[in-house]
Amino acid sequence: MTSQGILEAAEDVFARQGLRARMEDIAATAGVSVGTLYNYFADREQLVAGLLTYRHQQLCERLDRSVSAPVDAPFERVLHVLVRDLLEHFDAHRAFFAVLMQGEPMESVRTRSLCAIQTSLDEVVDRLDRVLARGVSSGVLSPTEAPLYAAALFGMLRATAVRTYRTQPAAGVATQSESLVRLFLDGARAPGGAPSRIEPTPKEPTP
Amino acid sequence: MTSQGILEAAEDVFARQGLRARMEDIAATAGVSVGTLYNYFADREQLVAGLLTYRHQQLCERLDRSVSAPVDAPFERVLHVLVRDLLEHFDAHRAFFAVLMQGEPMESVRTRSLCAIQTSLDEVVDRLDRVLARGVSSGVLSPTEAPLYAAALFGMLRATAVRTYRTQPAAGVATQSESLVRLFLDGARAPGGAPSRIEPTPKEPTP
Amino acid sequence: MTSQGILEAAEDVFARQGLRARMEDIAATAGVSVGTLYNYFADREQLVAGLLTYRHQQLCERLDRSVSAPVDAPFERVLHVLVRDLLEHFDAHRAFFAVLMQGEPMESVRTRSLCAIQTSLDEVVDRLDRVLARGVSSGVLSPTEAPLYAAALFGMLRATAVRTYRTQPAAGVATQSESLVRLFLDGARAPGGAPSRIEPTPKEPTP
Amino acid sequence: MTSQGILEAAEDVFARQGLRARMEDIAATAGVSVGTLYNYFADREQLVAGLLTYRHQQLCERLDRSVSAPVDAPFERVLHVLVRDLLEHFDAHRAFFAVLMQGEPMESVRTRSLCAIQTSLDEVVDRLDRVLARGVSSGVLSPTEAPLYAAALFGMLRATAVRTYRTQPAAGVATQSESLVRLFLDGARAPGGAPSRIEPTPKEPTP
DNA sequence: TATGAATGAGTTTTCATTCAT
DNA sequence: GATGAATGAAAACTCATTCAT
Repeated sequence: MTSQGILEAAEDVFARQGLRARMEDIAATAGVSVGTLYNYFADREQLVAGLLTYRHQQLCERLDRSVSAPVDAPFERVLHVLVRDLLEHFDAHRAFFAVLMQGEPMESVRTRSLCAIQTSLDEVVDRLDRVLARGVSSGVLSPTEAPLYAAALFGMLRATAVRTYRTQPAAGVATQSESLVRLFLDGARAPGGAPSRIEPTPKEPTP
Repeated sequence: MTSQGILEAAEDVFARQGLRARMEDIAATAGVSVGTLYNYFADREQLVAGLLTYRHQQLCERLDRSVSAPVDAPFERVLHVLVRDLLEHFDAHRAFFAVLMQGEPMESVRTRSLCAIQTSLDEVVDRLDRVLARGVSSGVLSPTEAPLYAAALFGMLRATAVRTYRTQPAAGVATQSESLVRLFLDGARAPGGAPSRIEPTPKEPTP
Repeated sequence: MTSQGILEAAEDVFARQGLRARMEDIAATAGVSVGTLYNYFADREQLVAGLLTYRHQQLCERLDRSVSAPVDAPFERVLHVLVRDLLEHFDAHRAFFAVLMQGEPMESVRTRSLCAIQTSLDEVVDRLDRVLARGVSSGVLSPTEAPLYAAALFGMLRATAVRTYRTQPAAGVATQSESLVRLFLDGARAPGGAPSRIEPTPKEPTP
Repeated sequence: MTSQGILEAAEDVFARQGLRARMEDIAATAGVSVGTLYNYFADREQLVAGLLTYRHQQLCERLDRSVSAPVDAPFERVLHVLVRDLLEHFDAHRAFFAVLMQGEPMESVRTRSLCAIQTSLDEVVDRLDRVLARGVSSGVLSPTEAPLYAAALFGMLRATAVRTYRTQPAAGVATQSESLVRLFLDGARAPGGAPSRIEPTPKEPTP
């Protein structure tokens, strides 16, 4: 469908030129005329919003599939799959992902459509949150810092993905997935979960 | 100095309207005329770059002071201070920070000045990296995933700061600092460092 | 015939949106596709011209029928019928009539087709003129201001119709017809025609 | 002031090209750049509205001055002056007046500003109405058709002015003023006012 | 014959930048 | 230095018209 072709082209151009890319460039990339752009999207605002929604739905559908499939799968397995889904999505849309992930301010009228970005991010973090809550209730994760888990894990994934994108464009997603989950889990894991702990938190003398 | 007043105004406007904000709006917020803007900055490009440099220097100076002050301080203490510095800086410039942190694409001609953002982020991550390297060489941190540490920790801080900014605007920085360092350390800490580990990494059967 | 359906739709849309209405809106109102519009009218210009011609012919045929029917009818009766014809036509096409009556400028290239409007108006005024000339030659009307009569009467009818359209949408046409003819006749009537005059025109001392 | 210069230019261009004239043409005629147009008027809509308001105020101020000046002047004199004011205003803005007078439909969003036209016309007719009411209360005008007077007189003036504009561009306003007032007055004049009447209205047998 | 998606020239609108005061 | 009206190149957007189906 042309509408989808336009969105793919838009992502490509936005990724290369930023969200200010000219409508004409998007049209050219999509292989259509400017007029056609406006047949599908009322204005630039709608086009951006359309792209965000499109990508966001793809990701959420994928995450939901991964999470719900084996309902009784062990928490760690689900987490691994989820993280790989995220990293692979980031990887597939590396360049545009930078924009999607940016968390631009939304107060402004002209960037009103960018609220969609926050909503999108929030929904993804919420999905993480739901899975991590399972981990807490199943006793695998310590309940102590539970509210931080989702955002922190998401931040780790995102930052690592961005950095990798710039430093070693060809890095494998699977490897990273392993490392990041380990990094996260071994910190969040409950004392009695599996590994035993001695000195839980270093006392930092705040002045 | 007017120059600084302009930069502060620019941050304010950018935070509210995004980097596309009009020069006139910046001038109005700074309480000067557009002409004055151009007396201090050759063009919009220079103004943006000036702001980034300004904020970036403030942060780096602070980080450097924290890191270098007690040269022989124990690694964990230095890390704690560094993390608090970062969170406090994020907090002070919450809104604009979103833009600074965004990692917009830089290939574009018109966003050439935005390269400064990446450079800025990279320098901060590099400082984290240097401190964390100390942790590795002093035996506190496991060398296994060492290359990931800086980016992952930075990602955790950033994501948590953004989320907190939106969900609980009045949250204390100190508390978070504590939690995040613990979350990071207990995962990254070397097996023999302090807590002992049993099952290092779950084998995930990739299909 | 579709052609006529299109013209009726066009009148409707022009009446609501002005002559700048989009072809697509006309097509939608007519219940056909834009393509079909172009099967019947070479371009927008022809469509507008077609509508004007259509309505104008209807009016002129009606006027001619009224005027010529009883060739030897007394002048006043003919005038009454004529006026009622006009008011009823105005009434039937109230909204579009505003556009038809507007007398838009015609010098412009893009409004070339609007010349048709003036031509149309002129033809109607000419018909009035011919009937009023009969009144003059038959001695019922004073020859003094004869050249003004047609335009002035037409102006009275038009203005009153428009105003009534806005102020009392349900007003009866017949009543108005009576009143306007009386207002016109008693002023234009020759001194010896019927009512006698004393002070013909007040001397106004121009500075 | 530039703002006024723009309005004068706009009137000129609108008169020649219609309300769809390109902003660039208006700018060129005003001797400024397009940008300057937008410094004074937010968009085309505002420019049109601004011009209408501007001209309308000029006319109303003039009419008010004429009407109120000699408070106890005889009705007929006041009427004469008023009519001459109107015809002279029409004459001064002959071409654009066609647009001002047109009474375009106002339902449409895009012509929303044109409501101003109707308001403008209404205010002028209202002023006529107030003066004519004086004529009725002073016994000079017959009360019978009083509600029609203002609109009818205005219609006469307008139609005659337009027609004269096209047929004899150089016609004198003063002469017409005389004729039209006589045409109107001798019809509207009260039976006892001055001239006596015999046959008031011919009975027209409606079918 | 009807359709309606695609077209792109034509306009409107924006806004960084200049410069006379 | 500061000012802010003027500028005009660049971009956004519109819509009459075409033409393959």
